[in-house]
Amino acid sequence: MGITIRDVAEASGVSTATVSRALRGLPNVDERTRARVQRIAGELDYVISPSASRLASGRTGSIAVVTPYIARWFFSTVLSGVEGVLHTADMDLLLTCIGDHSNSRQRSPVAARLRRRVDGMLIIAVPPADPQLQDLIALDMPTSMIGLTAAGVPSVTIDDVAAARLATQHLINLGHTRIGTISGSPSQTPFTAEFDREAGFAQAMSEANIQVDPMLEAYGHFSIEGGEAAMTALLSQVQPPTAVFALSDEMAFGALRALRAHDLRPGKDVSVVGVDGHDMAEYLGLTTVIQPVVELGRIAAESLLAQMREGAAQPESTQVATQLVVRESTGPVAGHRSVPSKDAR
Amino acid sequence: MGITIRDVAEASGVSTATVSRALRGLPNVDERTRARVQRIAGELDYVISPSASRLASGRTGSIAVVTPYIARWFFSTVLSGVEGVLHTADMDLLLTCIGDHSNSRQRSPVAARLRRRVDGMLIIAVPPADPQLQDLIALDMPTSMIGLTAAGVPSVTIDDVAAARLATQHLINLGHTRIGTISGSPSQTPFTAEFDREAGFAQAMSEANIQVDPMLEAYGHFSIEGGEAAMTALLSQVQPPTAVFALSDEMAFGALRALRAHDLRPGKDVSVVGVDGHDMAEYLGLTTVIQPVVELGRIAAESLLAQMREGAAQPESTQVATQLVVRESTGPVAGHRSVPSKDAR
DNA sequence: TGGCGCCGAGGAATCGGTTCACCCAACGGC
DNA sequence: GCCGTTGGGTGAACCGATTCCTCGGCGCCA
Repeated sequence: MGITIRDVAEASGVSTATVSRALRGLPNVDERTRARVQRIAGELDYVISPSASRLASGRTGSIAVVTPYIARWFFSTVLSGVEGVLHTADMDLLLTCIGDHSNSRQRSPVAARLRRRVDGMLIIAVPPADPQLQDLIALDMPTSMIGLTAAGVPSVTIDDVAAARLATQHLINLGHTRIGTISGSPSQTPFTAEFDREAGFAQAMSEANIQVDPMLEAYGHFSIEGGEAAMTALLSQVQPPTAVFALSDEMAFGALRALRAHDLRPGKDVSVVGVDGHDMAEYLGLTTVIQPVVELGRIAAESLLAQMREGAAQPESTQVATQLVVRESTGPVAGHRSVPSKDAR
Repeated sequence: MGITIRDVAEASGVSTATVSRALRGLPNVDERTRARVQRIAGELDYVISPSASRLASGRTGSIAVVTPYIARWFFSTVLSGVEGVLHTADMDLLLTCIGDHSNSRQRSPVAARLRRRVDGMLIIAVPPADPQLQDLIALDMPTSMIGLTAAGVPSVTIDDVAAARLATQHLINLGHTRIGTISGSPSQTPFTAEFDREAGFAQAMSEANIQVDPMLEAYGHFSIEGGEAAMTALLSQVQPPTAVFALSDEMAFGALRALRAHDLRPGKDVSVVGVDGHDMAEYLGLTTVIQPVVELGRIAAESLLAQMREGAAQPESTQVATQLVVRESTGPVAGHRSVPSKDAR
């Protein structure tokens, strides 16, 4: 039904081989011939058949993006960065959501679906313990990971340890010593970020010689509701914290709501700091450590494309800088003269 | 390099034709033969080559999702619904972002990229005036639209007129008569929803015999900041509104912030109602008309798949019900006895 | 018993590019 | 004037399925 390369070849009086080379910009074609072929292909409204091209060349021209969530802020934002790069590079973007969070029906294993179907993979923040992750890595194709690291696989991340230290030190500089944390969950399969942020918190505390009170640790399951419940629990302590470090902005949002419910003023009665740089953080006046999320996706996509070009080159990983943004949700502990200079860096 | 259907055929002592039929569950294969072929294919770790299959069959097994934004709440949420269905149906999901909002570099026209590449399209809320939309429709392949209608193309939408009426009537029932609106922008290319929501507002007002004051119309460009600016402008009027209908939740969020900045209490001093059912609306206590966004995506995807199965069947469009959810951001106008029964429907 | 229909299966022609191996003519150097 | 090189180009063998057509054999009905 469609126009084929043979039609173009006949119409331009050359062989299909020449048409193929002419249209793809390969050398060994006279520029006049190339121009003619291009013109005729345009006139005929010829569109190359991707299937045929893929079959013959062995390249698919597509990249799979594997992610545990689509609608969550971090993931969709990374995805938009990825899409921009792949679109510009004329690569197809195959979106695949991994994970059991789906419908009752068991999802088909993602790795099997990807074989022979894409030239490379971008994996966004899949929990390292996810059994599917091993299968994906075992596919052994060009891969780049975002917010997740694995031996031998290039990745783009922020320094979560440093980010958490930044946030914690900010609270410490404000004079807080009874600092609570809202982390994910002790049981659930965690993201890499979770480990590192906890570690960063612990580091900052120990550097400041502040004892971490295990009573001040609560679990927010990385959701707003979870964060709210965790904060509520912390407030019910005999000696509640004067400041709270939430491992994610969304949990921090929940914490803020819990404060409002208890008629406590964020930044005055209790300080709250998050990590992420969520869209709504500015709106809610949340002090947080921001990361360039779109950029994360962009860099990872570029790195993947480079990797595919160079062949088996350097599995180079990138760490992107973060930045503390101070807003109204944090303030000096009652009776403390703050030392803002130490944050300004 | 890989295992081909021929290897499987030889190993099982049948022809490639039989292997093909056996593996795809087609009839005319003895069940014992089928079992043997399946077993051997498994042992050989055989994976069908999609390119070859597509070339031979003419079907690509993939669906393009075309959207103007990826990271925005509505779009990513629809997308997640779509993904679930397509994943279950074993279809590849090709994600394509349309639109000039991208990098400086001009994006390649989307329609051209899709030809011969997918079996169907899902188009999410592209502004009807977008020039690319015509090209997409001209591709004349199975298509289903979400939050957008076009002649002859099946679509899934909410009744935006009704939704806006619902929101407006709620304010009217609470006794408000000086009701402001925050809509998109008079100049920019609008979404379909924008027209309809404005119309719904006007209907509700005229039914209640309330004069619409053109001074109480402000533009929020469908963003939080825009909504905030719009609300600020409304508050600076000589006689400010006692209630405001925002055409989207995000603009309503901005409005709430403007109220806080002016030390006005939402639901007490000024009522604010939105439309959308944004994730954060509950968190912020925003009264709004919610729509089942994931469901929108799911239905559209199912409808597209059905359309592709049945061939050129009925271009059937669906309208999904919405629901008013009353929260703290709306309340009776000062000195009014509310009539809540009229909302309960 | 002859014939019809159906089931299971095989042969081979596609599908539409890509690319390897080769070829020819022109050109430049010695 | 001869030979080697190079730029432009051709022919045809793939790539790996799908599917149409054909065919033998078996059961069933008349």
